[in-house]
Amino acid sequence: MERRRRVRFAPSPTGPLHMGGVRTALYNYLYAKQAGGDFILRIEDTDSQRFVPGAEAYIIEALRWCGIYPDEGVDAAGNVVETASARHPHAPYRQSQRRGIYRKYAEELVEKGFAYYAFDTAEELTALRTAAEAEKKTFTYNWETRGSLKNSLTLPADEVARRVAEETGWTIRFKIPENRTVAMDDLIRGHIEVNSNTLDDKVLWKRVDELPTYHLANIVDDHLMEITEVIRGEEWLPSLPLHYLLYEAFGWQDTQPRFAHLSLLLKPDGKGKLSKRDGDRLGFPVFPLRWVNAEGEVSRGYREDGYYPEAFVNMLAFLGWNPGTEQEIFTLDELVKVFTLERVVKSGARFNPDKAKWFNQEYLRMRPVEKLVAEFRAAEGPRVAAFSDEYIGGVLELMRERVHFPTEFHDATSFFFEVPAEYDPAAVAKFWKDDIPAIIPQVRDFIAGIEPFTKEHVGESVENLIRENAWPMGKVMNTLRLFLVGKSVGPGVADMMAIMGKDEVLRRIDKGIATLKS
RNA sequence: GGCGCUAUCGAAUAAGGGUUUAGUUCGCGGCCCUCUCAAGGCUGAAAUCCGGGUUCGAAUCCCGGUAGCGCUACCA
Repeated sequence: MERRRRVRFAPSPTGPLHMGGVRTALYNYLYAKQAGGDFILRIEDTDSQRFVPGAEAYIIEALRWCGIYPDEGVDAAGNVVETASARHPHAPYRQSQRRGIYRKYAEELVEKGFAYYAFDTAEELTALRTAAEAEKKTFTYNWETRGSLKNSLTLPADEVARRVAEETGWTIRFKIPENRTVAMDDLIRGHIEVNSNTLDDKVLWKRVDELPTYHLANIVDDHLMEITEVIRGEEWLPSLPLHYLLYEAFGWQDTQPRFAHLSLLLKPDGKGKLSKRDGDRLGFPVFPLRWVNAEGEVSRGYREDGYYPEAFVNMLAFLGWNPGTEQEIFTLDELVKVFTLERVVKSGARFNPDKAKWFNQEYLRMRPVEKLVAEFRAAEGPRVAAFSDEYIGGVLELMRERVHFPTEFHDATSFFFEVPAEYDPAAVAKFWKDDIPAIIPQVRDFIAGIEPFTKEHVGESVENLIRENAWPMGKVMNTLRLFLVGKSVGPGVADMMAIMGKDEVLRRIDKGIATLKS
């Protein structure tokens, strides 16, 4: 029987989740949901040195904002499940709470001869590295050098026993076999082969915090949690041979997960991967949510910048994947239906902020007006409380074509809620001259007689009036806009008049005439 | 330096040996619409990294070079 598909997203709480991390989580989620399987969130906090308070909560909140809810690892409130239960037999999901289970696996490897205790101090190794560097070489702890270093392979048995019994001062390293071709398969990249001689004896158990390294904890947890596919970033590809060898050493090959390595997200310009700095420099968010670090440094977030989570997710899905059709707008559920690892692109994806804005604009346009109104009211508070839903809806409907983000509504629609306090001097100079001061009062009186005051009828009537009198269409219309908006840019004059209503329009025109006369 | 991955318009990508004068979207330019700004319609410029090979035929398969990226920690 085919195993139930189970994938995991396993971030390290060393800071806010980067949008590249969100993409990895998204692809894992899409894969799991399409297969009717489980998406697991596991917190890999085995790096006690780099742990950042709040990072875990940030990760969970970011995923929730995106609509990505783990089947395991987090409860309904967004907390990491800490104890095993019928529903979560694989708990806990935080590696720091699983520390008790890794030691025996590390020791098992030593007993079987696949790993060994190493007693070299960090200082000794650093010295070796700098010495090698001076000769333009790289020091590697491997089959060539381990015979002359301090470890359980070289030291007498009784001394090894004594040192290990002391409980501190040792690490466990994996003994990479000599001259073996490690043959691997990647769901995205295909077949890969590497000679084991190019690998080094990676530390599996750390002395400093008495915790397993990523490599050990990861393999053990993936095995214990019955993970079927590992979808992770490209930065892990170089350690894939080690992971294969680890599964082999444990004898877990039959249930070994399949691997898929995702390419990195690259910065919009220049070279290298997308970093926090690029966002600051080019003016776009790199993180899903706003983040303030310990130094008080603020990193903007997509959420706070006015992106809809649906647009953010849609944009992210298309960074390194495409459905093979020309459809670009997909909801999360639609993505679940069409996503395949086969269509994930192998090369790095350069992030394009313009395209991200475009996606948001598309979602803004599709959004039901009622939602727009409710959200606008929530954001504006008392300033717009006196206006009806119908009025606000009309305003937003008219303005949504001209903005990319709902956050832009505040400035873009202000004149609908407040009478212009001043008129753009450049526009005044351009339009308020020649016959215009004489014409506008006539137009004003004409408008006062228009009935019904609908967009179509108002537009047609005013245009006819101007044509019949052979007045300059542009100047008259722009002057009306100037009185309505305060500026010479904005929506169609008839559109605005219909929304504002006759009384308000006349008030504004009268005010304009009175102001400019003096 | 070593090892690995990757390589199509400015960006994201399509084309799975012939359907290709290499398509689409974003961006950029032009035109139309027009009372301004948008939006929309039409349209233009713009790419297969280089060199070999395989083949009747290569963007596509193979080899080499180059470039970019990643890894090369008791970080993940």
